[in-house]
Amino acid sequence: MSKGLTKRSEDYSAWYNELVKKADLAEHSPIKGCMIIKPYGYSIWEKMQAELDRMFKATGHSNAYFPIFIPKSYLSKEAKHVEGFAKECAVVTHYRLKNAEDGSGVIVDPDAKLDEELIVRPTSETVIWNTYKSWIQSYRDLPILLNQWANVVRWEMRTRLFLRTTEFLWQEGHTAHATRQEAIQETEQMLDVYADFAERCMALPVIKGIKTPNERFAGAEETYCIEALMQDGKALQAGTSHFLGQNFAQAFDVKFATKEGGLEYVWGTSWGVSTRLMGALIMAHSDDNGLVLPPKLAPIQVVIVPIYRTDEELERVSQKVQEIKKDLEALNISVKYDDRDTYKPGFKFADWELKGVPVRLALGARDLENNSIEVVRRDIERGEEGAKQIVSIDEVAGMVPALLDEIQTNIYQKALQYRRDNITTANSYEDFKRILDEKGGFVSAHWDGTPETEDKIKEETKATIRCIPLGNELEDGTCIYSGKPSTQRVLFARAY
RNA sequence: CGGGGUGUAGCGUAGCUCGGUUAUCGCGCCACGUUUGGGACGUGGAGGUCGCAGGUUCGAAUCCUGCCACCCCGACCA
Repeated sequence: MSKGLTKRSEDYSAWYNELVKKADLAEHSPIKGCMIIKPYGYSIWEKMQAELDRMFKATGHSNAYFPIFIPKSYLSKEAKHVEGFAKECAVVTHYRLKNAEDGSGVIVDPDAKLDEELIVRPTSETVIWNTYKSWIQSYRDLPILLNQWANVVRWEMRTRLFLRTTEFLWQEGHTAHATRQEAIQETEQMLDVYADFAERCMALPVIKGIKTPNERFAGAEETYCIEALMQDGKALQAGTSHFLGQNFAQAFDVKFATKEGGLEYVWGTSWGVSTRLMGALIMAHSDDNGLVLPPKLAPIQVVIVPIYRTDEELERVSQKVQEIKKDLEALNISVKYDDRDTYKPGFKFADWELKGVPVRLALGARDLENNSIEVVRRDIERGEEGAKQIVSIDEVAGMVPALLDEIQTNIYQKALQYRRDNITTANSYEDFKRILDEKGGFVSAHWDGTPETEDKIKEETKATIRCIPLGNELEDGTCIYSGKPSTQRVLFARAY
């Protein structure tokens, strides 16, 4: 491992790529656009999964699993859906290989062509609604509240580790309801779940909003989203929740008998977050020394580094460390004792800093004499006031839970302050462009509500409407681009 | 798919214009010793189809042709 990261101020994108690799989160695979998620990175994802899964269950959902392959004909049943995804689908055409006649290796066996080609799922609405058709006959079969943890494939042209990969991991919730109202409530409820998760666990402040028709999910009637702001001033869509209306029910002919004896189409929702959240987590908090993880998602919350010269000293230090470790574990804190004798303390400090461990304890022979221990918090940058403190060994375990809470709160507050400072109001197209170029972040501006204006602005500035914030205040104004009347401001940004 | 760029050890690179013995350097790796409170040092060592395939030549990392891969910029996107 080479020393140091590119500084964020020098090249943000290089900083991100280096950090992902050096912190052992993920690396490129031999397949273009696909990634290998390494154990340390995957364990963060597992912590996200565990909490989200708990929250889904707490809101009445169950997990299920649907196939990775979707018959080609299914995808085309919902017109907008196929239009949205057709351009990025991987297709399975054959089911067998054979040795080439000329001995040059294996080739696709032309005799093994599939009658109907299969799509590798880019999302599962179609196969799931096809199934719901057989599961739903009566209002008594509703609602159906399912989630699945899965991988999906979207053949993107340009990829970046975690942020946009050809294959990615996610969860997709798919629910079916008897009424429009209930489906909308579900959509909004899951958006709240996502926002709560982002803010409480990831320490990532998000704006809840509604997408414009241009940015809406292919096949949805309304797309809700949570939008976050990264440290380079670009926005990132962190999660989406879709009100599908009756679109998929109509496409797959899913009807139910009402209590009153009528026959109606079922109302649907779908919602998802992906490994992209890893990208958000990295870009929201980390600094030039490496990853900064919120304690609630850190695979290792406390690392202990021993400092010693002789085996005898190591023995004495280790004994004390084991006691502290036991005390911390009794408080449900995950602790790593880094007693590798192949690295020096300085290296370990830098290494765990790079990996974002929230709290580091260092214990040496000198400490044993003074009954003291060094406590270092990762959320305050190395060398700055408050990053390091010396406390009594007897008190250290007891103070860690509060310290972890404080770190969690602190990084959330820092991110929140940054976002507050980077939502800027623009009242003219000139201001709008200047803010985007000089400052970045969200720009709050009036828009005439037409896709044409949105497209033009995107074309000229690369900024898109991230969302119309929920609970947005109505305010009369004029569109910054067309000068036509507008009733509210929307949030624009350049985005990932 | 358009425009630009790069392929040399695990990683980062020098050499290429103007062909010439054993392909340079740093990091990392291995061994031994000294070290250990912020990324240790010394000595020794291992590691290469110079992206691939042809061609020119006594001789190719270097020149020529073709191909491939990756990166950046655009069109597309969770």
